[in-house]
Parts: sequence; C-alpha cells; structure tokens
Amino acid sequence: MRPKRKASGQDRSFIETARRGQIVQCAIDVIAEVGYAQASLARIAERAGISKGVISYHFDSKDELVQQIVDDAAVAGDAFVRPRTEAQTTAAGMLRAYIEASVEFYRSHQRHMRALLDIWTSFRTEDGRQRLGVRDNEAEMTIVEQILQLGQATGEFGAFSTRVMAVTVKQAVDGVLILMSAYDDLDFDTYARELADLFDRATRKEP
Amino acid sequence: MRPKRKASGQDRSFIETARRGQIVQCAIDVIAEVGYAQASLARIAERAGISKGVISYHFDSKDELVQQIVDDAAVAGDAFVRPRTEAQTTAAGMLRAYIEASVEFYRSHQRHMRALLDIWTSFRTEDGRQRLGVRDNEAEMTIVEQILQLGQATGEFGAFSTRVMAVTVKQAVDGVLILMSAYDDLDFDTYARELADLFDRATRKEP
DNA sequence: TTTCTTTTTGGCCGCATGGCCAAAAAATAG
DNA sequence: CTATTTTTTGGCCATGCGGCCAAAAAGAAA
Repeated sequence: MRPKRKASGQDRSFIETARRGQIVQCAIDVIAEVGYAQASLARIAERAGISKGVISYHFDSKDELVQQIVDDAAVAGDAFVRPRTEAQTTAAGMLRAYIEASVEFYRSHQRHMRALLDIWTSFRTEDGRQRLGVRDNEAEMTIVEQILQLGQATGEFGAFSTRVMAVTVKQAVDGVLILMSAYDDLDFDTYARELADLFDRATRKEP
Repeated sequence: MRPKRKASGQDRSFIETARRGQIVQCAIDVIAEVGYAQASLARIAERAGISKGVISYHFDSKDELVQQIVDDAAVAGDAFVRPRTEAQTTAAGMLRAYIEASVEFYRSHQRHMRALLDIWTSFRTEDGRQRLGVRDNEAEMTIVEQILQLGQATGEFGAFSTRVMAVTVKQAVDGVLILMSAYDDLDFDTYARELADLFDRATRKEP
C-alpha cells in the first residue's frame, strides 16, 4: 500500500519522484503519438515498460496523472514567458515579448503542446464536461490584462476594453497552437511578428 | 428496411424529413443540456419519446446524426452573416459587419451554439481524433481573407498578412462562443463593438 | 379483408477501459 | 539471515454505449 502523502506534508521519495516523472513523460509521448482518446493506461504502461498497476500505484487515478501533465506544462510555460516580458521596460514591449515568447515556447515544445492541446479538448470530468476551460486561462489572461492596463496608464495605449483585448490576445496565441497541430509548415517567426504588429496597431494610442 | 437514398437521387418522404428534423432537434437539446458525452442515443430517443432503434433507422449512424447538426448550423450561420456583410460597400464596413453579425448570431442561438461548441471538441473519428478542426474553418476564414484582400486592394487597409489576420479574426469571434459558454453575463453588444473597433485599428492603413 | 411495405419496438452483443486486488517480488531494516 | 515495508505483477470485473436484428405494429394499396 502506497502511503498517502496528501495529508502528511511528507516529500516524495527519490524513487517515487523518478517513477512519476517517467510515467508523465511516457504519457505525454503516447498522447502526442496516438491521441488522448487512445492513450489508455495499458498503452502508457507498455511504453514505459511497466505493468498497468504501477501507474495506479503511483497515481491515485488517471485524472491525477493527466492533471500532473497540465500543471507541469503551465509551470514550464510561465517560466519561459514571464521573465521575457518582465525584461521589457515599455508596455508595448511587454505585449510584443509576451506574444513572441509564447509562440517561441510552442515552437520549441511542439510534442508537448500537441499533447496538451489534445488534453485540453479531451480531459473530462466524470459527467463528461470539459475539465479545462476558459476559467483555467484566466490567470494567464490576467498577465496580459495587467500589461494592457499599464500601457493605458502610461499613455502608450489608447482606450479599449482591456478584458476584450486580453481575451483576443490569448485566443490569437492559442490559434498558433491550433494551426501548428493542423499543419506542419507553419512559419513561426513570421507569424509571431505579424501577430505582434497586429496587436501593436490595435493597442497604440492613435495620434 | 429503410431504402438507401444515397445512390438514388430520390428525395426523402415528408414523414422521414419530419422524423429526422425532430431527432436532430432533440439531439441538440440533449447535447446542450447534458453535454455531448452524455448524449447517448438512448437519451436522445427518450427525449423524443421514441425507441432507440428509430434513430438507427433514420440515420446510418450516430455520426451521421451529429454531422447533420453541424451542417445545419453552418448553413444557418452563413445565411445570417453573409447577406449582412455583402450589404456593405467598404471593406472596413464588411469586416465590422462580419464580426458583429457573427456575435449577434451566437447571441441569438445560444442553445444551438453551446451544443455545437461541445460537438466541436467532442466529435471524434473512430480512432479518437477530432473530426472537426481548423480545416473545417478554412471556408469561413476565406470569406474574411477576401474582405481583407479587398481592403488592401482599395487602399483602405495597410500591409499585413491576410492569412494571419483572418485566423486572428476567426479566433477572436470563436472566443465569444467560448466566453458565452463559460459565463452567462456576457455583454454581447459591447463585446462586439470592442472587437470590431479593435480590428478596425489593426487593419487600417496608418496615416 | 388481404397483402405488402414502412416504421417501430425492445432486447441482445461485443468491445474497450479504468479501477481493483491478492499474491509475488524486491528493497530495506534489524 | 529474518522480518517488515515498498513496489510490481497480471488478471478480473463492472460499466456504458452504438449497432444490430427479428418480430411486432402501423400504414398503404388492392
């Protein structure tokens, strides 16, 4: 019986951490390869060269495993994008940096992102509802919205709903993910630049 | 045995058309209510007050039923949006009309659209891949792209990638759908105006 | 009424999956 | 080496659904 660590503040053992990591990695690979719907525990276990029960042993459920993938990705993405935007001194620079860094992150993590996009649409609660939705994007959209508010405060940006703009930016960046998964000839650099230019014009105070 | 009408060009009988219509309507209701994942043939049949087999009798498969819903919605949406954009004389006006008409269509068909969004993410092929993807949006994006090209030709619009802009517009409009499904206090009119203004600035030739 | 066609019924079947468990094996402690 | 705990194994099971079918019912034709 694996000890539950939820209640106790105990850390995971080295072995357990390694196993969880391995399983998460294999799950990502399998999902990216055959799709979430076909990524059964059996298949993931096979990929890892272990028996199905091991996954159940280290994870309370399949849901916990998938959630772990999502959380990992969120942390990694934030770690990549945040410092790049914070390095900027102007709001316009930050917005551009946010867009370009996001696209760059997608480009350099295509496998992960492909899996993640599939998870996004497939991960469901017991009653079949999407487990991941806009609400899970609010945090990220807040980052954008704060940049926009800053720009309006400094007078760099014109007057517009920061909420609508933030949602639109997020949707635009998500579009890269979707395009990337559908076509494999996407020119990331050009696309990122176009997108950044687009929102630069959309936000700038008109002279 | 229901006669196959695929090969023969024969029209559907009055009765059959009515039944298909009723089943489609009930399917939409059930999907909007309990979600695609829980919308089993049994549940849809129950809603319609008929037995499960009737659906199998009038539709070759569940997939055909769902596809019918999608097709109907596409036709209805196009019928609503297209004339409104074509009524405009300038490219900028057309773009604005496209955005506002799309949002208005979503607002006035919330139940259908909620169901459709769920179908969009849930409808899968036998091997678990999404049946609906960007590729199914290309047609609609082409409409937008043509408006953009027109505007560039007339000199109303500045220089930008019409492809990127079209994708971004489409994503932005889809965002309304997503927001609408997640929150029920969306101010459609304000949102539509903000969005139209946003893309007006993004497309206008800078003076 | 009789005959033939269309439509409906209700139940059965196969299938795949996630969770579970008892027992074996491996690691660790004493 | 023995005792105890952690980890792994491999198989079993319940579940829900779409598709299918034979037979019943309803309807149309004669």
